[in-house]
Amino acid sequence: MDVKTLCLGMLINKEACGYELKKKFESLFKHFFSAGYGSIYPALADLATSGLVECREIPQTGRPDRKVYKITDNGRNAFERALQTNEPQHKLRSDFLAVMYFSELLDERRVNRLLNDRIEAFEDAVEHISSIETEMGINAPAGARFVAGFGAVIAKAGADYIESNRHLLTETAPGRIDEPAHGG
Amino acid sequence: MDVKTLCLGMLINKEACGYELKKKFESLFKHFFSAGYGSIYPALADLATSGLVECREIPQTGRPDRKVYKITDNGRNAFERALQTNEPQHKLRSDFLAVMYFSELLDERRVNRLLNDRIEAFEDAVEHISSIETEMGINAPAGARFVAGFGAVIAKAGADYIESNRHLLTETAPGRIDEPAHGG
DNA sequence: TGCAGCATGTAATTTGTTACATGATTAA
DNA sequence: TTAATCATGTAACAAATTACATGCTGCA
Repeated sequence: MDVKTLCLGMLINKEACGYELKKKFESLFKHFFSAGYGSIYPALADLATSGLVECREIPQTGRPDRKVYKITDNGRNAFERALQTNEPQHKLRSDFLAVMYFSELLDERRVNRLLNDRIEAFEDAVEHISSIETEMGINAPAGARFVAGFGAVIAKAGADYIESNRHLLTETAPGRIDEPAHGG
Repeated sequence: MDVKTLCLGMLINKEACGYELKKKFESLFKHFFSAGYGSIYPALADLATSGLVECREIPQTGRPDRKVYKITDNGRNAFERALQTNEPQHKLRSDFLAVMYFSELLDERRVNRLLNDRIEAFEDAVEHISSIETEMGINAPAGARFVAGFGAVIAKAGADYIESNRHLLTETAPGRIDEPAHGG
């Protein structure tokens, strides 16, 4: 699923401008999708050219006109066709794991720092997701709750795994890695 | 971490040809990294041009000469520098979750099929990883065991989550989706 | 005084995928 | 006879990232 298709989908329930779509990506989809303005704006322009969305310009003062995009019937059909893919992909790309694979080439303090940072990132993700779940409320669409829950569970599992298995990568206890060891 | 850097890393302990590196990616890194010949061969050629690896051609009969690449001291240094990245990224890209977000636009049988397929993919991943863990043996490098374990845990967590939360997306019980319902 | 938020875009670059091109050997 | 394994590569294409370009408002 490319940025163009996902933008189209985001417009199913509510019209929006590119800036708003970016915010929405960052809140709802942060843990499994990302897109910058450099891909969103061209995507919306393309969708408009193909007639899958319509654009209305709202004059602003002191900043560029706000371009509000609304999905068309053609757009709705195109999006539903796009959802028909079988075995939609689900891929992890992790430089973190790649680095850990070679952890024997790193010094222990560095390994510990990377592990701590990754745990923190996972914990931040859990928190971020729980805050958007709160915002959504209990009456949010099932799909939204399902994907949020998935993200939370996976992030939690990742953090737990690192805590339970970091001993595989370091000989000494983790402890306060930024302070000098009191033993020497 | 790009394909070039990871190829370099794979050559740290053992020289290999492009074909072998691809196999290695597919077994050890399958769950967090992928690369096709279309990126591996050019990557190795680049590394050789930069002097980070050396190439030795072994004549073959009935097939192209085997090009065996060996890392140089420059290569080793370059790779260790590459490992110094702080907060190496760890990103999920999931069309599966994107589709599920919009599950209300799909019919229930399709949703069930997608969920089943994803569970199966996760279970396959768990099995694949457990088979490479067996191959590696207990004396494998810590990093290798750590990343394999991570993959297994995350795949397991994904499958479990779907099983426990699929009811959010479908009103009726999952059951045998490929057979006609006996109730009509 | 400076930064975050709002609001749009283009162009260069990077990176990787897919299709194409070749072809012997071996096991089912 | 059909598919998988071994073994290399190029070229076209797709997609997204990053840097560049602009500029007001409001808060601390």
